[in-house]
Amino acid sequence: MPATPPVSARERARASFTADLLAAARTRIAAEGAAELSLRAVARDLGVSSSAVYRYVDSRDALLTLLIIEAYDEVGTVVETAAASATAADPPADPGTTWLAVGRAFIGWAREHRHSFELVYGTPVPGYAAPPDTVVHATRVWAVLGATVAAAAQRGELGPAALDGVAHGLMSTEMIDAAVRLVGGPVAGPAVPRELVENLVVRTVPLFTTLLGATTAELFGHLHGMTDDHDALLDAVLAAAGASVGLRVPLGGG
Amino acid sequence: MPATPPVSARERARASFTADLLAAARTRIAAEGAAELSLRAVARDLGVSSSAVYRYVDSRDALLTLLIIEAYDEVGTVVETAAASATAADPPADPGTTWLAVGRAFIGWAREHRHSFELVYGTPVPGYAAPPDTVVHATRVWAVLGATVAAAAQRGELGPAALDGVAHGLMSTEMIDAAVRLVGGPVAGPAVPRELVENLVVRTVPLFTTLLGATTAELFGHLHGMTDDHDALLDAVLAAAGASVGLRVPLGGG
DNA sequence: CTTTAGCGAGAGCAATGCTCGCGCATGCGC
DNA sequence: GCGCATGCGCGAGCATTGCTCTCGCTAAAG
Repeated sequence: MPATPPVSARERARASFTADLLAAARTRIAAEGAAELSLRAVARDLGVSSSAVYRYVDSRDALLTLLIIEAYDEVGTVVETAAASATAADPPADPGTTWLAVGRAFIGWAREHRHSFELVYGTPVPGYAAPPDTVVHATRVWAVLGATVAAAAQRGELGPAALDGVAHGLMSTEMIDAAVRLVGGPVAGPAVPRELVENLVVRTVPLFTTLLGATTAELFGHLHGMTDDHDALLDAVLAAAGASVGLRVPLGGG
Repeated sequence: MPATPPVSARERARASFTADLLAAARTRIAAEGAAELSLRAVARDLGVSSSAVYRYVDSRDALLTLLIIEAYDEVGTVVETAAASATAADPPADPGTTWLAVGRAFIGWAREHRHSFELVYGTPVPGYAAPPDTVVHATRVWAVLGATVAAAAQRGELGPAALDGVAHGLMSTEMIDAAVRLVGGPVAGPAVPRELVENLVVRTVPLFTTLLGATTAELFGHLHGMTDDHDALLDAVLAAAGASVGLRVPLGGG
């Protein structure tokens, strides 16, 4: 049930081939990493000449960009699902537990899709700056983290944080606007004070950088030889970060 | 005053050329990034043929490894200096302030030497795992962080942390041994209980992952458009991390 | 039915990492 | 002081990459 009738046969063929192309590239990246991705190689995998690929994608970097967007959406879905099933549990998880679940899910995704993680959160590929089309997809993880902090605030469970003193006037107005839109949701409930929203936004930053830093350290070997139980160590890092922004993260005894 | 007499002229020439080679590679990396480093290009810069370079270095990756070690030592020196001048100030900085200074120095180094940061903390280059020769140099940053936490403990200024409950039995014995050696120092003072040392080691982990995550986020554009004052936001992240492991970080009115 | 637009293939260009064989010169052992 | 061996630099060459261009063919559009 396509929105527009089966369009032309050509367009269908084109879409189909593009999908195959992306799939092949994804496979090669999973096997060898983004830096090794060779357009000629995926062309060979597909049984077409290398020049034919250029009918469907502008350049190697453009192909990478497509895959970056895919990866952002993938991890976005993973953390959204983790957060959703935490809050949908019976009894619903408190925000601290949700944060822990989200963090574990993020790290788990990165472990399973190392090269996708590298693609989006690792060293940017040589020449290009992240195209603007990617930022929308990148925000999904941020949104989940922000929602968790906001939920804690709403339940009155948010403790004080070391950053409270400097949070005011820190974020750009655009950022706060975006956050207000998220918190307010589609319905216009009682207005949430901007200062509170800003404070919540600032609190999500350490959560994000912790996710990024912990996962990078884990995957890139900076924790090598330090422990036999990486999961437990990462849990400790997550717990510390959660506590630092006022979440109560239950560790150990469960 | 060489330790061994001027050795042979050949050896001196070899050492000299190797130094030139590294310098040229360093320059090119600073200009274009590690991924773009071309052996042929540095050969051209040096006015020799590309094949001549292979007399001095096994491969492109081996050259990268040499530069990785240099970069580790560079950042190690930077953070050591920052910590030293903080504690040497009058009055000496408390551990929380030292941590802030160390964090700022780390981020500052990364900003000034973006490509060096990418080299050591970014996505590992394609095929190879970090050669064991690099780990010794990598520990210097860890040592500074650990010493800061240890100093706070010694002064009785270390607050409780969310990870206290799970810290025991977390780290490998080798890791704790290494830390004991560091804390004990060259002289054999009163024995520090291993459990305390382990707790201190676990506390340095969030500090390191915060450094890594905050710097990665900053340099790789994940904080884009969120604030106009990146320094202040990063300070907030550092403060949160410090507080989460029991350091008192004075921010704002400081 | 004719024209036009899309598409695939192959050759080709400028690079890359790395190997190999050739000569030259330097320095060590005799 | 001399001769051989070793170190060294060079150029050619191979396989690979991203990307461009031209040539036909085929299928859609008018």
